[in-house]
Amino acid sequence: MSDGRNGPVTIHDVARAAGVSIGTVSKALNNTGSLAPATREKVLAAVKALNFRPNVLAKSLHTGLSGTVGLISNDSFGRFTMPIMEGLEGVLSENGMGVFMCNATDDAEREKAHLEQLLAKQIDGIVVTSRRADRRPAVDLQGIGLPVIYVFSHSDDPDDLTLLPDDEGGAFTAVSHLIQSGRKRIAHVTGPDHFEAVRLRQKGWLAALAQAGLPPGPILHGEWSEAHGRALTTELMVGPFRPDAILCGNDRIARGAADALRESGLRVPEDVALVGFDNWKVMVEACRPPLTSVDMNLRELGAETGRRMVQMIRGTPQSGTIRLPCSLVLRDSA
Amino acid sequence: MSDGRNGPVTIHDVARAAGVSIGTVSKALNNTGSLAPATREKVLAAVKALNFRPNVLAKSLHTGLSGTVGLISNDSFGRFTMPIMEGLEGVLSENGMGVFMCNATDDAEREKAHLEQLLAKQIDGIVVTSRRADRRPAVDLQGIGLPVIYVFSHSDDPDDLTLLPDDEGGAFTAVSHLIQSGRKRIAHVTGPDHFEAVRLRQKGWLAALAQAGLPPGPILHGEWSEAHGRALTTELMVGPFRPDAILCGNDRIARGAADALRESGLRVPEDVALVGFDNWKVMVEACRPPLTSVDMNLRELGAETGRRMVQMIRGTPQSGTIRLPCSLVLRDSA
DNA sequence: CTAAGGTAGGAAAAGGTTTTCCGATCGCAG
DNA sequence: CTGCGATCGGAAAACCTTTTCCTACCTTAG
Repeated sequence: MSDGRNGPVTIHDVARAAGVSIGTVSKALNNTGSLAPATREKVLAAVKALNFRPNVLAKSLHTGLSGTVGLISNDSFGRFTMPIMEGLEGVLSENGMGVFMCNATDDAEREKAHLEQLLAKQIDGIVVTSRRADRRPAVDLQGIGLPVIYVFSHSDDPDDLTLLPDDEGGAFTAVSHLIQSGRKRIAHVTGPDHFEAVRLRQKGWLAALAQAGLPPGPILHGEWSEAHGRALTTELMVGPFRPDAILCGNDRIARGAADALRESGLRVPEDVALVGFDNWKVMVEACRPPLTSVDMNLRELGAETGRRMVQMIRGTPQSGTIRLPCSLVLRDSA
Repeated sequence: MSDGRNGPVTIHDVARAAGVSIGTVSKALNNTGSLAPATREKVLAAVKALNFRPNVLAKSLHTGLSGTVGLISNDSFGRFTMPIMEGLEGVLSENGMGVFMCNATDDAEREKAHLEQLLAKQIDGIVVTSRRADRRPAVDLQGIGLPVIYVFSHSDDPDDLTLLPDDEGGAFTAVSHLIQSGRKRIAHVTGPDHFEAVRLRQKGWLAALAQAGLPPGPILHGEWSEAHGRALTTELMVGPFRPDAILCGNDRIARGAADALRESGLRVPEDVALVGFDNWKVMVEACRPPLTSVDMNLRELGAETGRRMVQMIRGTPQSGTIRLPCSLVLRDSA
């Protein structure tokens, strides 16, 4: 239903159709200035008839704001980035803004190239996300004052804003739940301890035990895989400490643990209770029994990132490290 | 290292610094027109000194091309969308273009809103992706001639360009491999047959069997889950047809099958060989034994989408349905 | 030495929108 | 009936870049 001729319909076409000037059309569209109701309606009718859509580029050129945020992922759009993106995109699109995707894959060269592209595209802000092994150098903005948020990723500059799940709190909640349901001997099987998250979850585990006056069980580190979950759990069960519950560093380890326990004749949760971490749907549901797990609420983390980004773009600077709560999702394993 | 004052540095600042006109700066930057080498260098030096970055918005306003493609996902950035995005983004960013992410979640209302936003942002093309249960109505472009590609998703308009993995060929390859390794009684445990992919994979399975003169085994449909993989496999094994191999509709079903077989005392692959579909890393690796699986090469599918999108934007129209080959990744289960 | 041709670089328009500023018209009051 | 004020709407600049066209200068050849 475009007019069918000579390319895109512009504000000039609308002005001509409505018999007014382009300034008037602009005012009618944006509800600015003072216009007679009749004029406004006349313009809006023409807008509708011509199916006019204001060119955002032209507007951006004028306002200096493009309504676009760049998302630089170092996770190759992996499992953790997805829900974050989803939350972020949801909030931003509600505010009429969009998200530009870039995949840097931990390659500093690529990241720099993407950054150049984003800056040239006049983005209003940058969100950096990653696999979160450790703190990363701050993005080099070359002195351009642009809002940046690190989410599920940690800048080494304390003046930056960083958003993370509360790993420690999540582990604390999980272990407290185990204690409340009567468990007294709680071990921890988890990932490599060069992950900050691993150290924090360990801290939460210890804190909950200490609060209840229970002795800390053993902690075993391995890779984030089911195979290691099985192996470490088997190792744990033949040791002197006979756990009646295991806090697992992630769902894959937990699932490996569940398999190992079942195959060695132990029942979950009767003999040993199990809590995972990530609440990854396919894992927790496929686990036998379905796995109780800590959800990092990544979607909400992304949404919060979006809200704060909007605020920053509107002029409220923010900094510091903020941790958002995790929640425990109960199923059958604990 | 921006000049520190009065906002972003523009082409005017560069012109002033180099002592030339803005037109000359533009020519130096784009290698157009005729300029004395000395002048060109003088300008480039000023560009560097001021850290000037041309405003893409202004350029786009002039050329009518924004260098941006919109990606509308109905998969909530799910597991299948990710690698496609990755391939797409890789190719486009090599061509200096960017990807705008939109999550429509199969909500026609949201999709329309996103489409409006994208059109207003003057995108040069649209990529639509989804969970691919069935053909979907073509995106309503309201007569605006804009390149559209449906990938892992199927438009109901044959004049649109649709890119899909060759499900039939993938299944054919998998079954042929089973036959070549001596299997003669090959069953098929798969997902709900309202998926086009399910019907196509079934076709490939039958074709490979027919080519080898083998009788078709039973086909069992269920949900795409491990639990159904286990249940259907158990059901299959107590039936009259004693399969020595199973083609599974996806990796989750295959993993369920592997568990069911192992737990009923059968060995994989010695007694029953297993092939999955999707080659989903966490599944195939966690499977015991590691799963041989058909890879849909989604990353390459995304890359091809990017290449064709670039061609379309440059003026070469394309249409029809194109299926890209799958490949069989051998591990221990077959 | 003069004229012609070629080349370097500048001026200005175009691209679509917002916004400011100003003029004109209408109505009402004196 | 005249004048003032308020309100409506138009003209034009600004945002930043590209590109076309043109001028001026230099070189070379006659």
